[in-house]
Amino acid sequence: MALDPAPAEPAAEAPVTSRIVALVSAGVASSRADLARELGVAPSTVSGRVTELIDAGVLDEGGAGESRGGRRPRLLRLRPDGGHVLAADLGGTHARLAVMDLTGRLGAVREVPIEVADGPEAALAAILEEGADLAAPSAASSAASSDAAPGARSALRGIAIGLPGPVDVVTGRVESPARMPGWNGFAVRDWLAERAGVPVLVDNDVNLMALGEHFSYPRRVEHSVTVKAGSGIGSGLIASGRLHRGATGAAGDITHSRVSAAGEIPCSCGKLGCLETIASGAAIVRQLRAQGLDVTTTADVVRRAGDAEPAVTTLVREAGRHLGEVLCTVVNFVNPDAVFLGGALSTLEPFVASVRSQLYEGCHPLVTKNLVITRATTGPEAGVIGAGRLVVQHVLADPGAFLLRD
Amino acid sequence: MALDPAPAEPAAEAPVTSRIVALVSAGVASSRADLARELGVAPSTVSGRVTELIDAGVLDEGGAGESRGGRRPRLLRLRPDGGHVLAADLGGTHARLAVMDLTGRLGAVREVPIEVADGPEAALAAILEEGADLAAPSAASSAASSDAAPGARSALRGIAIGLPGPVDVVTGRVESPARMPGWNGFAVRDWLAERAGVPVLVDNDVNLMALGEHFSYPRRVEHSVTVKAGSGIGSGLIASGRLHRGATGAAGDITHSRVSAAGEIPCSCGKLGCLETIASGAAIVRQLRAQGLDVTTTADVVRRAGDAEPAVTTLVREAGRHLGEVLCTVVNFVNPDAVFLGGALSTLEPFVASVRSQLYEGCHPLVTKNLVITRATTGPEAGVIGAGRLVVQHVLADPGAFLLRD
DNA sequence: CGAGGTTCCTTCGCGGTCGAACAAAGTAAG
DNA sequence: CTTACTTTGTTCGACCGCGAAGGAACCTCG
Repeated sequence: MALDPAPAEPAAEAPVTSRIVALVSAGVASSRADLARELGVAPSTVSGRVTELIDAGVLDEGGAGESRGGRRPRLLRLRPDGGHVLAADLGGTHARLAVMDLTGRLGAVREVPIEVADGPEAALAAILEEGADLAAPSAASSAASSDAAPGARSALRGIAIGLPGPVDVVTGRVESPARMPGWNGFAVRDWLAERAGVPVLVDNDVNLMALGEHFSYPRRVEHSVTVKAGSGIGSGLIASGRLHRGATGAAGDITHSRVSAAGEIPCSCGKLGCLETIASGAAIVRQLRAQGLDVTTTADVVRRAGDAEPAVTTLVREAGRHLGEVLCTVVNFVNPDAVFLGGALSTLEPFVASVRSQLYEGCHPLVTKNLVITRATTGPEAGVIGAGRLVVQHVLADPGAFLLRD
Repeated sequence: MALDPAPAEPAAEAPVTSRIVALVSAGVASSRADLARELGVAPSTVSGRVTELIDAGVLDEGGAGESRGGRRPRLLRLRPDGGHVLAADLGGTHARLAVMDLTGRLGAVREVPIEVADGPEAALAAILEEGADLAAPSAASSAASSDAAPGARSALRGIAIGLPGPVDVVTGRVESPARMPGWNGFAVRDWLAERAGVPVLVDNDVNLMALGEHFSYPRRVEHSVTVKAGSGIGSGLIASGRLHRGATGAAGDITHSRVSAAGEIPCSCGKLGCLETIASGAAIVRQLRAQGLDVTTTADVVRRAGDAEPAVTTLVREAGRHLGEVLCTVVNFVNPDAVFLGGALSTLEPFVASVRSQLYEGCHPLVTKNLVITRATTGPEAGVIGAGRLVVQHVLADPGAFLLRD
């Protein structure tokens, strides 16, 4: 009887050491007492971990803070010379790159044209090169008032990369991706780790976005569904604060769900009537071209919908409706706290509105009662933010390893 | 930066002590070494807990087992004089009751006619009464060769009850159920606990069935979707071994998903085109009556489909197809290891076949590759088995309390 | 300018789990 | 029958988290 029902509140937590660093870097907590309160952990525990982190050179003790009626706290901060990580969100025809410092603040962001279809080596090499360039003028270029020594070139600590296809996170390989010719079975993580000499995390792009959104949202979220609607459509589920990858790592597939109003367009998966064939950015492009309009990319669609071209807007609305239809089933089944809408199409208000409308109409009231339906709060950077934070946490998880490379 | 992604393998575990008892009672493990292997826990830990449990009188050491090429194991077993629990699975017009001993073995089972519509007091009182009667001729009546002292009336240790509607498991109350007039807000748990004087667990019937199926399945299952297709249609999700209840406890709703071939029949939820209106047992009854056939309950449908009446079988097949259609979206999204089909309709092979066929056709190959689609392995007892095991585990969770009542 | 209260942080002992080493009890093979 | 190997179970030291107690630093009020 291996029965194991959810106990009252186990709340699978990350190691305390890592969470301490996270809170300090986020500025949420600045003293040991703060941390104890925030983490709901014994003061003694915090004390121990913090001394450890200071010894390891991760944290720093900077002066005393304001008294709150008693002894003044000894302020903690992340050592400013900590370095940075590189986060990459790879799309079909371009990659978004970002530098993030260990406090989780986003530095320079850059979008570079990269053809996934050119194969992994070309794409990954470009990412490494552009990434190095991006970090070159010191990571403090954007965060102006950072008290890092100006001009001091900070060290690369890790890389996270999101890919638009199924990823085996254990091996760090790509697995039979639909739109990534030449990538099948390629060991992305090892390839990068070998060249960069730092820890590398590889995951599906939507998973990273989902993590970023889930934990960036100001209110506490237990379960969330994140949809990325761009050229393709993907989604990610976070249940009980844990990313749900499914049995074969293929969870979150909504793009091949049958949708009632589907046409006869065959999908890449071999079926007819998939959501992807009428609601994706690519599908909208195709439909518009059939109408004689000159559009070639999803970006074109977004731009012209932004200009309120009727034909474009209509299709965008319809795409939202179709997505909403599928989401109804998913949301009814999962009953999440929040639905986050990301990707290029989600920057369009008509699109978001249609999805919302469909959900409110098609879901059970008990499900929509407290449901948050919102566009990705971190905007187009959702992907790199999720990726960056993930790898920052990974890097900081082991303070020992942190010091070794200094 | 409260980022908290699923680390390698944290797997929110129940307390070791409780899991030891669970494994021993299930017969999965019978020696300390077995337990250590099964739990993935240090031998020293097992050793400590086991001595504790033996001291507390929960476990017993009985003789030596067969050698596997080395020292012979000292067999462990649950003390046979432990008592029993009462498990109830309440349907719309009947309840299935069962007695289960603390080893998780099912004893006497009985189905009694109970009208949910008569309100909670009447139904629950009937369950208590019939339950007492069921346990009266000693719980060993069915498990013939049990070495419990014959005739020794064993003590009631707990009650678990599954209800066909939304349940707030924290308060033990029913919440705005669709088909349970008079039950809204009724404190089922407290009402029963007060009268029976033992711990009571209340949950949704499908949730209990899902737990039972998930952990009864011979192979290891991480994520599973369980569907109960009877007069109504419900489902439950178990992700990472934890029952997913959703934000408002309404997770698992697939009955109000829109299905493409839906007619104009209004659903109880106020919408048109819900799965429930064409694929539930009630819907099949309605359709058959419209054809002039004399059927009134889902049981009639099952019987006549079993007799291979063409008109009935056709509708059953179609119901399976519609359910399969909705399940495609769910299964694609969740990517479970297994789909368990329970409820009266799932006893019909044509029904199961249609669901299977739809899933294999409509789901992504990566998802169906290793997917198990099977009818509830525990048959019509799935509900009471899940309920029973849940409360057994609850009772055994605290060995101290166990002894106190002896 | 003490006295008492408040806030911050550390020290110390406790409990649970782990890992390694070891003792106990078998089997198998020469 | 002896030796080697396998499996089982316990003992011991270590780590990590908790909680209680207490010392340190600071505020406020008489």
